[in-house]
Formats: sequence, structure tokens, C-alpha cells
Amino acid sequence: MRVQQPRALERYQRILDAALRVFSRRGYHDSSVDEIAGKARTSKGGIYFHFPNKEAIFLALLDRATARLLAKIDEAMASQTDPIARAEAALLAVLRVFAKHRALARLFMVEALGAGREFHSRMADIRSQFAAIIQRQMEEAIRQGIIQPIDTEVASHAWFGALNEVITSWVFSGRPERLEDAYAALKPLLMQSVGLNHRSDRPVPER
Amino acid sequence: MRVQQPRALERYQRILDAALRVFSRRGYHDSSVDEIAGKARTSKGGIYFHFPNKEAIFLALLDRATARLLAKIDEAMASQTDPIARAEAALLAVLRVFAKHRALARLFMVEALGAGREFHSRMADIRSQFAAIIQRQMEEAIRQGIIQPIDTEVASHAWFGALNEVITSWVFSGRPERLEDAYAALKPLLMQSVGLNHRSDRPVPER
Amino acid sequence: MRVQQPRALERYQRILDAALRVFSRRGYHDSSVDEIAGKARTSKGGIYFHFPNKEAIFLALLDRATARLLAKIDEAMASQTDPIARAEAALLAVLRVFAKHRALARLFMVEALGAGREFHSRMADIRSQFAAIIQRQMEEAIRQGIIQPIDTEVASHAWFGALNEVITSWVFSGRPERLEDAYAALKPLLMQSVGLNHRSDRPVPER
Amino acid sequence: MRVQQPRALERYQRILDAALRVFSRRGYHDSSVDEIAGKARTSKGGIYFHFPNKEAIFLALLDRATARLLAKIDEAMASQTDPIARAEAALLAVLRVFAKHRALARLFMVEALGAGREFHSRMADIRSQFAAIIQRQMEEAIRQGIIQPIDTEVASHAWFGALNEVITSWVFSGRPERLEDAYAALKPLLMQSVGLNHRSDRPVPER
DNA sequence: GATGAATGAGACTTCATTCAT
DNA sequence: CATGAATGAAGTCTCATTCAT
Repeated sequence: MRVQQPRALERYQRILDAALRVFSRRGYHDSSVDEIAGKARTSKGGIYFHFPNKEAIFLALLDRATARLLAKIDEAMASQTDPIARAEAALLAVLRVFAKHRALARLFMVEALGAGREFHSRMADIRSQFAAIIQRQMEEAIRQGIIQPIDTEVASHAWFGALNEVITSWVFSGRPERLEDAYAALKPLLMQSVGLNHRSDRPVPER
Repeated sequence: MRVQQPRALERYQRILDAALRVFSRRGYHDSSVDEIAGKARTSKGGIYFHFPNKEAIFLALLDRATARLLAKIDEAMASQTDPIARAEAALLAVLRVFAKHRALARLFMVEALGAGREFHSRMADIRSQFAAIIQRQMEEAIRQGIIQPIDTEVASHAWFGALNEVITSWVFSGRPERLEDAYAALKPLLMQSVGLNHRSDRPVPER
Repeated sequence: MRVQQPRALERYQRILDAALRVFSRRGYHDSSVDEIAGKARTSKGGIYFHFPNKEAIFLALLDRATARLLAKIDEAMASQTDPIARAEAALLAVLRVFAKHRALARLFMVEALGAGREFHSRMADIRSQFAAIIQRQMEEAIRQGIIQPIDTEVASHAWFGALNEVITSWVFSGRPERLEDAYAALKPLLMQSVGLNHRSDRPVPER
Repeated sequence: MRVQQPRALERYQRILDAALRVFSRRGYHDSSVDEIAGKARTSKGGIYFHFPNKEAIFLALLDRATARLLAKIDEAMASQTDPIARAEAALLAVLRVFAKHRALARLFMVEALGAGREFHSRMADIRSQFAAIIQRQMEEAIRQGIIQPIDTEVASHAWFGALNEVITSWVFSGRPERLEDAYAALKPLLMQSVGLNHRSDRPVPER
């Protein structure tokens, strides 16, 4: 539905805001369009003017959140030049956004997976986008001789997975208190995994 | 629920087998008790004789699958003595079971997460159990001086997360063709991440 | 839905009875499944156990009514041997059934037409069946030399149409008081239209 | 509703044109005001400026179509003097209009009936108007001694019904290819039904 | 014990109608 | 005048759960 009036645009955003709250609280299936409408201070019909169906709300939400997350990542990376520092900045940016918006974390880490078949390909896309960002930095690091050649596809997925798991268990358990603290413990593992000495951020010499 | 007679026991298992097929194909919410009944060659009433509700089927299935997986892990670890080798054996055992039963992988990696609030605490438990197995081996390795002291809680979660991600992306994309191949690429990363030279499986000397 | 228990069969019929009442009173679109359920002393779910959707209820009703009407026609025709008398008997049988069950008349004459695209081919079938009965008798009459050769396809449709119109205007206006009276006035027209002198039921000699 | 300005009048007609297309394609209930608005190159609000509700659009359309049809009939009858020839001219005029505008035929023959209770009395009126035209000619023919006295009310309805049926089955089946061909076969039946020899258009002498 | 049948709450979705700009 | 936007009632259908045989 192409929206033309500014009032409508605002309501469109309000619906997505409400959807984020509801979906992340109840999960996709247990969320009702009625509740989203209520929280968005609009009516069921108002929702269906902007979205063709419930699935589309979820996808739009996912897309908006992904775009915002990627923007934050770009911004964070821009302030670094060293590829490893850039990769780190990306990870930290993700962590910070999720730490600030736990609902968003739940959306990406939990609900998006189990919401149904229809979302899997979209989620696979999103996961790929994030992994690819890390992968690109790893390849640049290899090119610059900062790290030894490795299988960057697997490595980037492993980094991404490690981060995911930390976030997910935080979503479920609430530990650590400050999600960002987790990064301090995770960082040396990630660095060493690609052959970097985490103290010097310099390669570990092979024996 | 209380099952004693052999006929009943057999039907109970048949229901779980059917449930695994249906849940992993359609996801929790889109699976109907009717379809499970059909695939288990019984009736809706028959299901409700054995289980109080749909949720209980899913939980019983999760429990059975977890127990079987843990048994496989125990068995695999029993043939190793070196703690790092034991940890590796555990990871490989998980990978092999999932590689053989993709439905099971989907159940654990995808459906269990998004099935709804009710399952989250149970899933958190299960994740902890797996991470704890790895954590114990890491601690033993530290005790034996094989690796330097590290934050084993974070490290074990990171290992688990990396493995998860590899499995999940395999579930979604079907790549790599043989899931076990992924381990070959993953292993050096994991080893190095805890400060082991993957070629010698010996510690990387700090500079 | 295959029904096995006698209780279910009875309810199936009760649903159709209720559907006839509701559809003929409100029309297809303005009838709600809820109201049919209420009138059938069952629940919405009960209806959907027996029928896959609202359309199927309507079609089943149409089929049952058609079968009953055709049976009445067969019965009425069986008591006559002369083809013209048999055709007349068929028309009168239709008239009598509709006169007795005005709801049925409304169903066939009004609701079935406007219920929607999906019903058109079924209705065309039904119309053909009725016209074909008359057509067969006309052809037999020609074969026996009772009437002159005519285009029996058009003639049977014309007879059927004339009858329809009389019934339809009765459905709408309630005139004549007794629908069967209409036949007395219609009969001579029909007879003459195929070249029979209505007084003698013998052919009108061409000049 | 009150339309005076030329721009408004033109839009009013455009809405009716669009409504005819939409209603005859989808039926009354499955037509949405939105689609009519789209096809009329206006907006929902634009429609509701001209019509108080959807029903009013349909009725206005019915009225406009009826008026045009009656005008065609008048025109056709004007060129004849013999009452039987005039009746025939009327029937042929109807047939020709419908043959040319199948959408119109569908509107009158199918949608108008099943559109709902609200339209029944209006449709009864319209049917009466058509039947009355034929009835008047029949009475004139009787007065002039061209045909024997008959029940003109029933006879006119029978003629009208026969014509209806031919048109309806053409709407549904598309046969005959040219609707006008149907009249050739129908004419002798109608003539004979009122006691006219179709070859000479002269009365059939009673024996 | 087991099965087919029934229930009923609740979900999504549509759309005629109204309203604000 | 016209449009896009919003409303809200109502409808069909699903399905976990319960019940009667």
C-alpha cells in the first residue's frame, strides 16, 4: 500500500513499533493483529490498510530492523581503518543495539526462527548479510597480511554463531547483567581463533 | 501418560516418531494433532490418552531426543581420554546425529526456539546441558595444563554457538553437502580460540 | 467427510434442513454459518466437521434437493404412459413440490442463480436435467406421431422457462394463491405451442 | 445524488458504466466499491459523493438499463402496427440488446435475482413492466380478433419466461453462438401457443 | 481403551461506510 | 469536490480439547 499522506506514514511507523513490542513479547503466532492494532492506537482495519496480512507486518519489521542495524554497523565501522578493528566494531555495534533493545534481540534471535517456513529464506538472507560483513573484513586482513589465510566463510559464520549464542543466552537468562560485558570475554577467543594474539592484536607465530 | 503395557508403550513411541516428522516439517504451530494422529496410525482420542495436550507431546519429544543425543555423546566421549579430544568427540557426535537426522536438527535448532514462551526455559536447560559438557572438558584441560586458563563459561558457549550456527545454516541452505565436512574447517578455529595450535594440538606459546 | 456413526448422519441431515431454511430466507451471501449452526442445534465447528466450507453446504443442499425432485418426477411419470401425459405429470410434480415447499422454490429459482460464479455450472447442469426430461417425452411423442416434428431442444427449454417464470413470479408476489392453479392456465398454451389442441389433446391439423 | 454540473454528470455515468462491468463480472456481493471506483477512474469518496451506498449504485444501474431497454422496445414497436408483429418486435429488441451486451444480460438475468432481498421488489416491478408490454399487445390482438381470447396474464408471463430461459441458458453456456438465432426456433412455439399458425400468422381454426 | 464426532474460542481478513485533509 | 486513510462489524474457517459410544 503506497502511502501518501504524512499522517499515514507516521501511523505506519507506529504499527511497526507496536508490532515489535507485541511480537517480541508473545512470539509471532501468539500475537494477534488485534493487539498490535490496540498498541498502535489504531484499528484492525487500519493495519490492513497498510499491510496485506500479518506476515507482511513481520517481514516489514524485520526489514526495518535489519536496515537500522546495518546502518549502525556501517557507522561504527567507518570510524576504524584496521580491518580487524572494523570487524570488532561491527560486532560491538550489534551487541550494543541488542543490549539497548532487548525486544529487537528477541525478535531476531528467537521469534524470527520459529515464525514459520515463510520467514526462513528471509532470515537466511539476513544471517548471510551479517556474516558477509565480517567475512569481508577477514579477507581484507588476510590481504594485508594481518592474519594467515583461513577459510573465511566458515570463520565468519563461527564468529557470528558465537556472538549469536551469547546474545541468545542473554535473552533467555538475563546474564550477564550488561550484555556488552560479554564481549570482553569473547574477544580474545575470537582473535585467537583466527591466529591473532589478543594482547598485541598481532599474529601468533607458528612454531 | 503413565505407560506400562507393551502395546501402549509402542503406540507412545509411534506418536513421538510421528510428532518428530510433523513438527520438524511444519513447525510447532502449523502442526495439527490430527496430522500427528494420522501419521501415528491412531486417532485424536488415542493421542490424548497418552498426552495431556499438544505441548506435552513436544516436550516429551524434546526430552527423548535430548536423552538420545546425550547418550550418543557419552558413548563418543568414553573412547577418548584427553579432555580436548573428548570435547571434540562430543561436538562430532552431535554433528553426526544431526547430519543423519535432519528433522531432529530442525527440531532443535529452529522449531524449539520459536514454538512459544512455554518452551524457552526448557530449551535454556538443554542448551546449558550441552555447553556444560564442553565446559567440563575445558576445565579439565586447564587443570591438566593443556590450555591456559580462560573463561570457560564464555568459551564453551562460544564453541556451542559456532557449532549451532554451522548446523543452522546447513539446515536452511543444505550446504555443505555433508555436514560433517563443516567440522574439518571449524576445528582449527575452535582449537586456536583456546590457544591450541591446531597442527600439534599443543599450546601456542605466548610471545 | 465420511460419516460413520448414525448420530452423525442424522446431524448431517439436520444441517442441510437448517441450511435450506436459512439460505432461502436470507439468500446465500447474507446467510451466516453461525445461523445455520444455531438452527441445526449444533456448533460452527460441528458444521465444519461435515462440510469443508459454506459453498459445500449449498451445493450439497442443491444436490439433495435435485435428487428428491427428480425422484418425485420419476414417480409421477411412472403412472402415465402417453408421452404428453408424462411430460405434463413431470411439470405438475415440480409445481406441487414447490407449492408445498416455497423455501425450496426460492432456493432453486432465486438464490442458486445469484449465489456466485461457482454455482453457475452446477445450476446449468440441473436446468439441463429438467429440460432433458421434457425433451425426451417430446421426442417420444414425435416418434409416436402424436405431435409434428419440432425443435425439441428449444421447445423443452421454452416449456421449462414458462414454468420457471410462473413459479418465480409466484415466489415473489405470492400470486396465484395456489401455485397449482397456475398450471390450469398454462397448460393450453404449452399444448398449443407444440401443435396440440388442448381440448382434445390431439394434433391441430395444419391448414 | 443530485447531479447537475456537466463534470459531475459525466462522472456519474462513468461510475454506472464501471459498475455494470464489475457487477456483471463478479456478481453483486463479490464486487467491491473499491474496484468500481478504480474502473471509474475516481475514488471511493468520489463514489459516495454520487451515491449513498452500494445498493443505490446497483439500483441506479438497473434503472438506467431498464429505461434504455424500454426505449429500444418502444422504438422497435413503433415501426409495426399489427399487435402480434409489435409483440414480436419487442421480444426481438430485447434479444438484440442482450446479444450485444452480454454483461447487461447477466445483470438482469442472474445478478439482479440473487443480489439480495432488497432488490426483489424492484425486480418484480421490472419483470412486470416487460410482461405488461407483451400483455397489452395480446389484448389488442384479441380485441382485433386476431387471436382467440386467452388468459393474457399467464400467456404474457409464459412468453417472457420462455425468452428468459433462452437468454439465461445462453448467458451460462454461450449457446447458441448468435443469440438472435434462438428466436427463429422460438417464434413458432410462441405463435402456436396463442393459437396462431406460425406459417401464415393466422389463427389455427379450432376443430 | 479407542474412535469418531462435536465444541467453541479465537484467528485472520474483508469491506461498506465515514472522516480528515 | 475529491482523495486517501481509517474504522469496526461481521464473516469464514481452524483446531486444541472434550465427549459419547
